[in-house]
Amino acid sequence: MPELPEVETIKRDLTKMILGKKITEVRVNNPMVIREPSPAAFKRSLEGLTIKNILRRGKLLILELSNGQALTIHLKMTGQLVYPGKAKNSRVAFHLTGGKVLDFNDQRLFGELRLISDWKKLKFVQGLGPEPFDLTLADFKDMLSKKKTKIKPLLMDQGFVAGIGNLYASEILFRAKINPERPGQSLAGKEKETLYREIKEVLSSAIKHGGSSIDDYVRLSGKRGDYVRFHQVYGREGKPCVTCGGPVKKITQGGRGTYFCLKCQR
DNA sequence: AATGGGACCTGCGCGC
DNA sequence: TGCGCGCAGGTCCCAT
Repeated sequence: MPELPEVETIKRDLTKMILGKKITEVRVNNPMVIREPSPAAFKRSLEGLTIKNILRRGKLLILELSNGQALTIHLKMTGQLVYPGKAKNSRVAFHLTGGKVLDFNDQRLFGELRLISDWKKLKFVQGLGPEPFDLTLADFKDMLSKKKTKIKPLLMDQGFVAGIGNLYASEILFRAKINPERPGQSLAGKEKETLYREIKEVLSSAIKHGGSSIDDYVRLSGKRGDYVRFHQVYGREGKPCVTCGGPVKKITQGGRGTYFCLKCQR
């Protein structure tokens, strides 16, 4: 579910709502989502710690704690954080000072919670490419020139650039008017510049609107993200292209659905 | 290096 | 109404 804009939205909501609070109790309702340490040690170690800092790297949320450790949360496809939560149907419930509960919900159980001493040493983090907002145009051009991979799966490759997923990859390429099947290195200088601009534009606009709620994603408050109304191609197979009126096409790339306009994206 | 497939899970909507 | 299939904002692992 959540890509960079959704995770960033949750990060900002969390910062407002729970930064500085103490975790008074942890209830593990489904131990499957706890990857390390053991669910019992996870619970025991977390109780009593205070949330000192809240960060995001790619699609990963990081809560730095008063003992120097970090709680990392990857929402994968259907993970949600809700505060104040209901502590019902949640996979893990974090009780905080003040009596309210932060719920980690996750229908498909792909989500991953970890309590670790140094989040920067996580294999997943080590493999991440640059944050889109830290990326310079010169570096981006250079990175593209080395890649034969099709541009859409390339944008989704977390080792290339961190944070872009299936939905925003389609939206970004539509706005940049680039065909998703083009090899990365085939883009002209001008196209690379446009793509670079649209990555930042689409992601920042999506953050501004609280992300995209399609099925599961909700903000910390439980409210829906509002960016769906700005979507131009994602999920619009067969519907008219907002630019030319032709039908939006859907193809499969790397097992994921790609939406685009054959006429507008070259 | 690039690409394709399957795996991890649950639940929804669709066609029959 | 019920069943089977395909599909879903992610990532990892293995094969070619």
